[in-house]
Amino acid sequence: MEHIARDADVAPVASLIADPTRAAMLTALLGGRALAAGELARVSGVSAATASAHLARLLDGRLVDVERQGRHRYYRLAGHEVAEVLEALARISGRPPVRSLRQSRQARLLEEARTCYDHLAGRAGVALLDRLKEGGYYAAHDLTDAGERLLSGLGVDVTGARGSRRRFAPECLDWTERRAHLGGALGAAITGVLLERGWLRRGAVPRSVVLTDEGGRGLSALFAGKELTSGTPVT
Amino acid sequence: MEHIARDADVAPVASLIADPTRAAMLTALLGGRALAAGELARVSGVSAATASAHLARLLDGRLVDVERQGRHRYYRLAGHEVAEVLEALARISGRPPVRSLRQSRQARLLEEARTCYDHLAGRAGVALLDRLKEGGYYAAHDLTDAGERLLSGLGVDVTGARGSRRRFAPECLDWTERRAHLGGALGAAITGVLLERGWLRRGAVPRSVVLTDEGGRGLSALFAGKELTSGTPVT
DNA sequence: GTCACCTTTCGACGCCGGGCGAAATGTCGC
DNA sequence: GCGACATTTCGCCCGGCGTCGAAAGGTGAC
Repeated sequence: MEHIARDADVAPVASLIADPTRAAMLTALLGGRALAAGELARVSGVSAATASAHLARLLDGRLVDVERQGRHRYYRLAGHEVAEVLEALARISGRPPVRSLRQSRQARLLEEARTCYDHLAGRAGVALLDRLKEGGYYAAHDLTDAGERLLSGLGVDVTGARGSRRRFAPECLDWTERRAHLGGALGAAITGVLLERGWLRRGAVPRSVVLTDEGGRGLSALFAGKELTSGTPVT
Repeated sequence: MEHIARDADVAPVASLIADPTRAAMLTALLGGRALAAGELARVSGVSAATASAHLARLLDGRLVDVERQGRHRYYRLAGHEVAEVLEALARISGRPPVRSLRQSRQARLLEEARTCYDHLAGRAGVALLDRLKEGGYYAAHDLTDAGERLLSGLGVDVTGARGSRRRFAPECLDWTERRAHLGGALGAAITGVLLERGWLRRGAVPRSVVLTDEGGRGLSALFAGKELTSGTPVT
């Protein structure tokens, strides 16, 4: 995130992102799910022909990967480095243009819980980070020893995440809540475990996830257990 | 680096970077120094008129700041977030087009030591990270307790750097050495202290820095002192 | 005040690239 | 094999933007 490996010329890739249609496609793919060419044409508001041309250019520029499945072609972002470019760009970009009503209806569904590329965001993501902080598991952008034990016990590969090239455990402002939630390699690892365990399930709307009943029980047990030892029970 | 604060419209900013002339200007500014409009026109190979138009757009897009000084106008990147966008883009960009002879002559001067935006790179940056690792001051993308004491004693604000929104202490491949060096908030803080102490001095070529005699003595004393306690002296 | 220099503004030119509809290619279901 | 559907290819139009030279706006040196 901090340094260039060589003095690469940055313009061609930026040019790919610079077109509003392609930017909409890439932003849609930030949810981490692969989308078919037709879906991408719809979300970006262009004809299938136009979308196809754009996707060909994104593919040529190695910003997306494609997977053929029958008569569909599913496109996904070509790795988290690409997602990080988009996120870095978003961080210095102004507020978005007005959104359609359909989109704002879907937005409400995303408030409760959603993923951003590959980690948990939304109200659930904010709550998770709050619990980690309250319980003394997380401080100063890092896990405490207690936090490391807690998550390792849950099945999260903490040391693997720490060795990743990505930021380990950054806090980021949430889209809807205006509060911090957990991202980075650790956020992704946690989300992966929650999905594996069935504590979290992907929803119908792209990027949305729901906390299952089992997940609710599991998480409150997890944090309640610790809260007993630290003295301040929380429901 | 990991998450978008809101679903910002990323295309306009990308569009600013997408033009080769503006990209050359921004890349030149990655050295961290402010450059005059005329210099930027020269490094990007366009007329003063064209450069002026580009700089006006970059200014309008908040990618650069300007400082008037007499009849010159010095432009600089508008914060490290902008640098991080460029670096993230460079990471997924292909290799650069062939460079001019003049540039490759200057490149040799940069091999020994240089800064990348605000932290130490080049051979000296690689050597610094090597020493930190050998001495047990740095491991797994983080300072050890010993490293924290060592750098705090030198005057580096380690806790301040850890609280920063930037990655704390990422390793990155170096441009010339193909080896890792230290970046991020910690890399910047260290470089700042070295410059304050006069151990490092900015050179004539933009982005280049030289290790002063005093700096050479200071650093070897710093690491030699530790090496005595850890058992393996290094000259 | 006058000259020299750096920078910006103005006006005009050229071209690249995104847009679409229609037709071609490919794949599934029967 | 045939029709329905998803996707790509082709041909064409059009707007926006990067480019420059010339001239104007400011600033420092003397």
